[in-house]
Amino acid sequence: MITSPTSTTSRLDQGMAGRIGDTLRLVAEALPVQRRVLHAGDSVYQAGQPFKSLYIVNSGFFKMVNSSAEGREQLVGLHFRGDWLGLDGIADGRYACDAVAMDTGEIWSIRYDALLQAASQTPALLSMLHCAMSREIAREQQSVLSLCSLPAEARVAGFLRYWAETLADRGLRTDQITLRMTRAEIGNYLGMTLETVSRALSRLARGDVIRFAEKSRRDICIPQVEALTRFMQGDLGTPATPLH
Amino acid sequence: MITSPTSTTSRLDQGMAGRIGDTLRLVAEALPVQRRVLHAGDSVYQAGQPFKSLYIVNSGFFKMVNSSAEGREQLVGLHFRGDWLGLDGIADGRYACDAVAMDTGEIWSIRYDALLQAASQTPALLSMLHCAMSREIAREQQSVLSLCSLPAEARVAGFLRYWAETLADRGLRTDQITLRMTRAEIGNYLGMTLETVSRALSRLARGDVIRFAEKSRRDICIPQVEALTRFMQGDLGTPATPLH
DNA sequence: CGAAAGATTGAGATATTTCAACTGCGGTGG
DNA sequence: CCACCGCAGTTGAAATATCTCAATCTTTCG
Repeated sequence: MITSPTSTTSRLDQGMAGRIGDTLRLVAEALPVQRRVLHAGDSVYQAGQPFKSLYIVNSGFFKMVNSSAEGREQLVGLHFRGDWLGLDGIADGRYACDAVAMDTGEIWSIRYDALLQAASQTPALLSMLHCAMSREIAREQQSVLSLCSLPAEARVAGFLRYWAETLADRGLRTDQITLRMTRAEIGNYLGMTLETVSRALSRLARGDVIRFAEKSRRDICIPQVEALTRFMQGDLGTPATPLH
Repeated sequence: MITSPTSTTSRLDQGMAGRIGDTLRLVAEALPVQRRVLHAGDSVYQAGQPFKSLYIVNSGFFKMVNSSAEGREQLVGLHFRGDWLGLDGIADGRYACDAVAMDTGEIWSIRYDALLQAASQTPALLSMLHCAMSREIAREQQSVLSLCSLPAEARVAGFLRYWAETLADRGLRTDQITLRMTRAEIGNYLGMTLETVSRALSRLARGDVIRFAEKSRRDICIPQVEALTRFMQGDLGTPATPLH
């Protein structure tokens, strides 16, 4: 996933891809980093464990699963190369979610106390941490917006766009993406059933907004990302109450 | 709202109420703080404005409104005494939402650069900032969980419980709460229509989980918070797809 | 007091879920 | 090698939660 070279994305995206690379480089040279390779299903940490370290995704991708007391499992976030994990654990000293690998990948772990100490020498480290947290907050706000105000099909379109943007940010090609998630996982993340996800994808394909690859209906071709955006708006949804 | 003395809440809550007071005190003495009084409808800052400062709620309460490009307005967060605002602006240098007062209240503003500088002298400041961001992330994860996995009525119950806990954390009484929001605002926040909110509240009242005050149906009496929790579970909802 | 905004409630419309049948695919073991 | 099983996905039809629309009532405020 991370091995692919830069591609059809515009030169502007280099900024983002560059930032991610710089982050990893800076962390690696300013701090003692412990690297660990995980396989699909392995967990980086589990909800409730005492918080000591933050983690950075070097490769692969990861899901954050919040298991409520009553046993329901909710996928509350996805994380890719350059993303930080475990930020939700700082506040009360325990991680709030399970972080689980969805594919083979490498995780770097950094002790939080070591990070703070190093940050006093290298302010850029602190800056990066704050940006990561801030981005996470803004991203989750987007999730809430989408969950509250878009009908199911538009949420699926938004999800695909999000995935494509994520790849673009990392300098990867976005015209052909491979969702490494089952329909059930996508549905769980988007607050709908797997059947609804399936139907939404089928309709997007019928409308030629996306196309399925020959084999494996997890490979999705997105000729133009703007088509997804247009679709989300065209599906003019106002299910949530307008504010005034 | 903030003036009420400690009350029926247990001694354990003092920790949280104390933390909030300590936070405000520490910030005030370690930093140049600019105080501003706002009235209902006034905005602390608006989406898109260049990020320079963070804000702390000293009194009153505030909503974060994310206005999507297409003009839909979504309430993505509520903030009370001791909460930090503007954290979503750090990452890309602009605030992502409007922050709007829902009542008369006082906001403290702190320049981000000044905060970072002061933090190098006073590590506790940094700690507080990180806790605030981490708490915000964890809180939003809860929102997503609730939106995805609970039916409407349970979300309303969860909302009331959240509000009660927020008051408890601040050392205020929780048996009698005043929602300073219209049904439309609550519905917008919870991803449902105002009618559904109204019906849910009516049913909660009919089931004696809550009680309305004599006048003003915004004053709600919550005899026991656990009843809300029990109700949320009893309303055993699994609308979102189970993960496996 | 009267107007405007907020809230409640009912009944029909609709999006999404649920349940069920069917397909394709990959592995596994006889 | 093939039969078989289980998992992922698709699709249809019925069930249901929520929304929409509309009427009515209450509260607030100038």
